[in-house]
Amino acid sequence: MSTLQPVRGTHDLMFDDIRRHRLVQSKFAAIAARYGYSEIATPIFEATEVFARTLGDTTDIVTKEMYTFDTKGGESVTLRPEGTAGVARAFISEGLSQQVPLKFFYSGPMFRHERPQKGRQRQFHQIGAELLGVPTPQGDVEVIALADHILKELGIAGKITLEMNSLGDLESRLAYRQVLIDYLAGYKDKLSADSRERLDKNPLRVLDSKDPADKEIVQSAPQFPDYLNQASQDFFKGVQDGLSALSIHFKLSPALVRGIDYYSHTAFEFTTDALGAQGTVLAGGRYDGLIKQMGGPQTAGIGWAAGVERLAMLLGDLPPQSRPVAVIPVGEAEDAVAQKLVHRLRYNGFAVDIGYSGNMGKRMKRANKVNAVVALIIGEDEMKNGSVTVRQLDSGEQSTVALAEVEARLDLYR
RNA sequence: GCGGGUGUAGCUCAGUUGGUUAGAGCACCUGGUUGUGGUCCAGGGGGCCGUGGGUUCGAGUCCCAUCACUCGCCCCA
Repeated sequence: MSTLQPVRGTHDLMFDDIRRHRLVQSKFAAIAARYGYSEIATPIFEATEVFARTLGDTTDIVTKEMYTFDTKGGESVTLRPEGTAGVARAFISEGLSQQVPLKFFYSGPMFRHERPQKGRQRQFHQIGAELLGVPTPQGDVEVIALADHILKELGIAGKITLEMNSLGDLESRLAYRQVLIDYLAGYKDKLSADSRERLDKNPLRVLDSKDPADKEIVQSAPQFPDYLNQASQDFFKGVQDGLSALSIHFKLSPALVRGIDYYSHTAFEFTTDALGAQGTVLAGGRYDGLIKQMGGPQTAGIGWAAGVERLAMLLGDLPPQSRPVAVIPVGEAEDAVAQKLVHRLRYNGFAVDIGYSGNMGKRMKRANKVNAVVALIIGEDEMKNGSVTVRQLDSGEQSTVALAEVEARLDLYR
């Protein structure tokens, strides 16, 4: 065991792990394209204020989870803890307000300084989608449909439930917030220590406390849906009707709230019970106030992000990898011809493996190990005839083929 | 930041109430096979027993600390 380890909460991605990540990313890119979303790659670090101002001063992400550094020039920069703020910043920086509606998708690493556990790392990866400039429920419906689609495409939708809630517009949210604070204040002594703190920082969070005593108190608390004003109710109904029309099933969760301040109206989470404590696989919501809050023009927005590690853990077996062709020179005399053949086949579209050393037995062993479908054997006899021996590695059948006709013979494996 | 569990070979793990040269399977290397892989047989290389300290005649084993991993809390994707 080596003492050189990756930094806590970071991991090397290789072999099947990275194939799972790539599978998630490539399927997502393909589906997102069908919905008209184009890719955006914002910087992995931003000026600290991009996150600090937008996520809210009291959220855990800002108060204790950001990787923040001072540059040599004395600026404070932060490794991005999530994707939306960067996209919103780009929207403002690039002056995109004249081009709405805009649809972006992204994928890449995010960084949060949390205690690692199952499905949670300090460097992790997200895929996400953002729809800017669509203030109506159609936007919510499309964005959720995209999320639902990618989960289905990955074959994991059966393990996942969509939960939804409305946080209402600002007016509704402030009204409910006050009613909730008043109610909870009456139970202050009975609330858990965590929840007493939440009461000050983010009272809505008390609603989904896991503490049993808290749960009891919350049970008879005023319900968020009762405090939505007419406009907010209509909006939420529009989203629900739109999803129902597409046969996208969802569950209403009045306790579902958001840790990040810029959300309004629709909040949703796709969750699973297959991942232990980290059940949220994909989550998002509407953030109509964000861009204005960052100094841009009033612009509606809705989006989501999903944890690639979490999605990858739910994936079933990977599709089989394509099998290479192995070229095997019997001795040194055949090496040059073999190398030329390898090069030629690669240019003609075949995946080709050749061992770097060893006798024929070793090279056959290697061909087997890389799961080659056929071995092309070149020895003294083949050199004389200008041919190669083609051995099917599964059946052991072999035949002789003219060197010039190898591609035609192998066409099946290209 | 707080709690629980686990650290022995590249990997998965065994290792008796503390007792001599620390084991297995898989993987790897060599040979059986100098033009034929997978299966089989024989052999081989690999260990600061996470790290530091302590108890003891003697520690992989007991105690303390520390680090790492892991599960959970908080929070979140």
